Amino acid sequence: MRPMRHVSYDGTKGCYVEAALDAISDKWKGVILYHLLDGPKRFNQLKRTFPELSQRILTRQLRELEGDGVINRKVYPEIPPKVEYSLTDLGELLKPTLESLEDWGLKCVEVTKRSKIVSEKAVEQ
Amino acid sequence: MRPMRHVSYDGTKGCYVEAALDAISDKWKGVILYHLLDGPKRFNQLKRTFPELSQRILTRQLRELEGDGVINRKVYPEIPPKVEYSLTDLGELLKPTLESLEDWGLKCVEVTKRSKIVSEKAVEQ
DNA sequence: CCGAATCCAAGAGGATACTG
DNA sequence: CAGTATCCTCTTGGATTCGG
Repeated sequence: MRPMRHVSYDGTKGCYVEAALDAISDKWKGVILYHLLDGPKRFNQLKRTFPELSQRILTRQLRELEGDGVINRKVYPEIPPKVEYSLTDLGELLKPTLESLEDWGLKCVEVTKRSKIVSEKAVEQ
Repeated sequence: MRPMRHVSYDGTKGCYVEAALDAISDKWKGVILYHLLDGPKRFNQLKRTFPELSQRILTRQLRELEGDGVINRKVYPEIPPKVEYSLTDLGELLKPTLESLEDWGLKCVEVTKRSKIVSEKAVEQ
């Protein structure tokens, strides 16, 4: 399990920002959550969505999200097995936050791209 | 420099969420940014704010944020040296996002705390 | 005061193979 | 189908020391 970064979140300024990032900022968690906003997804469905993501890591990220109360893991006792992941209430509350991150991420990419073009032009001269 | 996690952010669903998290999700960046919302801060001011944060790491996080166009680094040619960090326009745009993260972080901590109490009560019985 | 340089430990992510 | 189990690499964060 991912270690707690601090003993507790004590109300210090900005510490809840940290708590939030702790829960959602691992390499794949953001995108996983984003995809779950659509509705529940099966394990293999997620796996196919991110071909570069190994099965082991996907499992771990999902378990951590479950441990943080952000997603639910529902096992259907069938053969072959079926496991469905969905957002908890807490997870649903993330929607506006994720959208806000998405908006800003877009701007961020645009700015980076622009400055890259500028520096390339500078090289040309 | 922190490696790009993907070759490019190509508009794939949720990828801008990832771009945003890439830029702000390192261990201390969230809180650093949060503190800069107040206004510019000197290096040592930030250092004192986070006593557990080593100088080396603080420097690196600040440089990465600068590289991503989120903060400005202004050096005053004085003795002793003075360096001030402030948000760029892009950084200022983060404000609602950080507040959203903070809101959700608070809820997250509450939920975790509650479930911890519940499980402790279960142990008592 | 604001770093850079060096060295270190831990862990996160990943490739691959196996299983109920 | 949905995972474990190993093993490996590379990145991160951190302590410490030195420098302009």
